[in-house]
Amino acid sequence: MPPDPPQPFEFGPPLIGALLRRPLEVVQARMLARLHERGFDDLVPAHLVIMRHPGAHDRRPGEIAAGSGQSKQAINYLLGELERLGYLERRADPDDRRSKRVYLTPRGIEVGMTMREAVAEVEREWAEALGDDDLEQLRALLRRLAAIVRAD
Amino acid sequence: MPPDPPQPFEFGPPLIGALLRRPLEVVQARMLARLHERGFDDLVPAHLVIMRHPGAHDRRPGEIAAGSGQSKQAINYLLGELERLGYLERRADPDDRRSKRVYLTPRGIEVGMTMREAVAEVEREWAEALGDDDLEQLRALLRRLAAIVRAD
DNA sequence: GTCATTGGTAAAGTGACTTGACGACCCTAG
DNA sequence: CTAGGGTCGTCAAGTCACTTTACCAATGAC
Repeated sequence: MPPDPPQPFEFGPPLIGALLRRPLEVVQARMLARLHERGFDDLVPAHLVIMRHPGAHDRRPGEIAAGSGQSKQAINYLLGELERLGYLERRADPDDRRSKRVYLTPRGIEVGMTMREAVAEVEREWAEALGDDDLEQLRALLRRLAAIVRAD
Repeated sequence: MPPDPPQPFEFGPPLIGALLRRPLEVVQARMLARLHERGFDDLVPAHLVIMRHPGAHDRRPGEIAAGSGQSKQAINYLLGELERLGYLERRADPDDRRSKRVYLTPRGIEVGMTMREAVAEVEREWAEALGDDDLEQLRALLRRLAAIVRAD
């Protein structure tokens, strides 16, 4: 039942969902770009789920799954790839013999640091455009929001 | 070359990437939940790329692709699904016979409005927790950021 | 001891993509 | 006008990041 002539429809101004989305995409694109240009060019966006903040180091696969909203199997698949690529290892957990723990290799740690550098770089650019004080204000508000949202 | 004992590694505090990510996930989860409970339960996260702000209405597939960072083929696949599900239609573009234009059906428009309601709902909750003024401050900063980032 | 629960994982299937190719159409140069 | 390079959407085939199902081993409550 197509409108004919088509009925007009406009979203209004962007709400907070759209406002959060674009900057995040910029950050993520920059992370991947820096990784690739520093030689970590076998990493794809899906891998960032594991490597990004707060990181997989010294955590159990199930914890990573719960924290990322993906299934244990999905995380396990990604961990397998990253292990094969030499970014991390899974070792037996001494405290629970069912379980394992993930440890980043030195190369994996480099990835984590590169990602933080990429984000810091974007932050500096934004600080330049917004002003240092306003960026700090933004960060402070987002930190408070993170605390609120953690409850979900 | 696993560290043994494993060398410690900690990300520091969350940078702006992580800070933006969580709230956005909350918004997106809420959108999908509201859609499903209002009967739009054939929509999956991938469809939101088309339905979300600024929407596909009266736009060409190629524009949507460019605006979303996905290939024309990927968008075309999603448009095909959404058309089959009755959320939109593709019609010939009178100005360019190579091209088409996407029009939301009334059902598709309902989806758009439901998504906006879901985001507005989250905004209200955050306003309650942060205070109206601080949420408005956050929105204002994000709007300025959106303008900066649009250049990319 | 038993038994439901919680750890990780293997295997098969799916679907949201990518890559490559295509015909239709537009648009400018000559 | 017409030749040809670029752009439009789309078809087809392949890939891979997942989901679903199922499992076994270890744990912990009783």
